[in-house]
Amino acid sequence: MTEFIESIDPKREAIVQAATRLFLNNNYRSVSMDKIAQAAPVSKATLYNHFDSKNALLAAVVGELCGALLQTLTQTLSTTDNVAQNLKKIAEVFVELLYSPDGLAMYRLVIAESHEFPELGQMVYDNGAKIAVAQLESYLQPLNDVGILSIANVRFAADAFFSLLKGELHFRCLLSVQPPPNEQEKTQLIESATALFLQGIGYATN
Amino acid sequence: MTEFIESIDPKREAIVQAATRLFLNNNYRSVSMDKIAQAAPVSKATLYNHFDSKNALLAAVVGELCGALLQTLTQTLSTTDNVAQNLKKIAEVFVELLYSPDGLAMYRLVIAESHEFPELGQMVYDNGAKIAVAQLESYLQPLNDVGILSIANVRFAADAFFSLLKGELHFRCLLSVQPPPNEQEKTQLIESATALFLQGIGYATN
DNA sequence: GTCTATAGATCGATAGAC
DNA sequence: GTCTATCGATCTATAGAC
Repeated sequence: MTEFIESIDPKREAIVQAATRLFLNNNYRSVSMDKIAQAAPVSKATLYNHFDSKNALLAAVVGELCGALLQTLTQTLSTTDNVAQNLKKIAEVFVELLYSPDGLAMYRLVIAESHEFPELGQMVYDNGAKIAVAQLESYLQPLNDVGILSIANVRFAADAFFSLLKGELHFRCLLSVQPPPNEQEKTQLIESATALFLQGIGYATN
Repeated sequence: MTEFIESIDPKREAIVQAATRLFLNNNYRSVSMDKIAQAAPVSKATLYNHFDSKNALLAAVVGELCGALLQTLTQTLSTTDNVAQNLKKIAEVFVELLYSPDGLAMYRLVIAESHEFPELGQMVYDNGAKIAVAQLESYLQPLNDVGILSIANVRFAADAFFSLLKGELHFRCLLSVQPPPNEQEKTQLIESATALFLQGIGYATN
C-alpha cells in the first residue's frame, strides 16, 4: 500500500489564496500578475516558477474551489423518511452554496471565462451541478419506482428542483440588481420551491 | 405636437454594430478600442468622438440590445383560452431568446461586467426578465382569482415558470459544456417544464 | 527557488493637421 | 468630423544575479 504525502508548499498556497481572493472579488481580466504577486506576497518570478501562465493559475484556483464545492455537496444527508424534509435538507445545502458571496463570485468568474477557456466550465459542472443533480436523481428514482411519486422524467425533475431554487432571484443577484437573500428569504425560497416541486411531481403534502 | 426625427449617423451605427459583434463573440476586456475601430472601420479618434470611453460604448451596445429584447418580449400573444397553449406560446418566445447564440452571449457579457458596472445589470433586468415575469404574472392573476388555478404566490409562480425553462440546460450552455438545444430539444424542454409547472400550480391537464 | 529589473507588446485615450 | 501619429501607463512574461 503506497502512502501519498501531500507536500504543502507555503509559497504556492499563498499564491493560490491571493489569486482566489482577487479573481473572485474582481474580474479575471482586470487582475494582473503584478497585483497577485504583491498580494501573496512573492516576487513575480516566483509566481511564474509555480505557474506557467495566468491561465494555469486560474485553472488551479478553480480546481481548488471545485474541491471544496465537491466536499460540501457530497456530505451525507437524508436520515428521515419524510420526502419533504429530505428535499429541504438538500435545498438548504444548495441554496447556501448558491447565494454565498463566493458562490456567486465563482459563478460570475466561470461563466465569464468558460467561453474562451472551456475546461473551466467542464470542471465546475462536473464537480458541482452534475453531482447535485445525480444525487437527487438517485434519491427520487426508487421513490418513483415504488409509486410514492409519479414523475414522467426523473432526470428532468431533478434538474427542475435545482432550477426552482436558483430561480430569477439568482439571476438578479448575478446582475447585481439586488443583494443576496438573508436567512428568512432563503427559507421562504426553499419553502415555495419545495411546495411547487412536490405538487408538480405528484406528491401530496399534508 | 412635436415630431421626433431620429437622425441616423452611419458611422455611429457602424461602430455600435462592430462593437456589438466583438463584445458578444469575445470577452469585453479582451476587445480593444483598436480592434473595434478597425472592424467598424473608422479611426480611433472618430470612435472617441462618438463615445467618451469604452464603458460608454458598452452601455450603448447593451442599451440597443435591450431595445431589441424588449420588442421581442412585448409582442402580443395569448389568443386562445387554453392555459397550456398560452403558456407554451410564452415559453417558445422566451426559450428562443434564451438559447440563441446572441442571447447566451449577452447573458455572459452582462453577468461578467455587471459587478463592476451595475447599470448594465439593471438595464438588462428591467428590459428582460422583469417584463417577462410581469407579463406572466398579470396573465396568471385573474385565472387564480377565478379559481381556475390555485397558486399561493403568483409572483413566485411566474418566476418559477421561467426558471424551469432556463433550467440546468441553460447553465450547461453558459459553461460551454454543451451546445445550445436544437428545435426538438427545445420543444421537449417546453413540454416538460409546462407539464411540471401546470401540475405544480394545481391546473389539471387533460 | 527567490529576488530585482526590464523587455516587448498592447492598452485606453489624446494632440494636432486637415 | 475624420484622420495619422503617439503618449504614458500597464500588461504578460523573462533574464540574470544570488
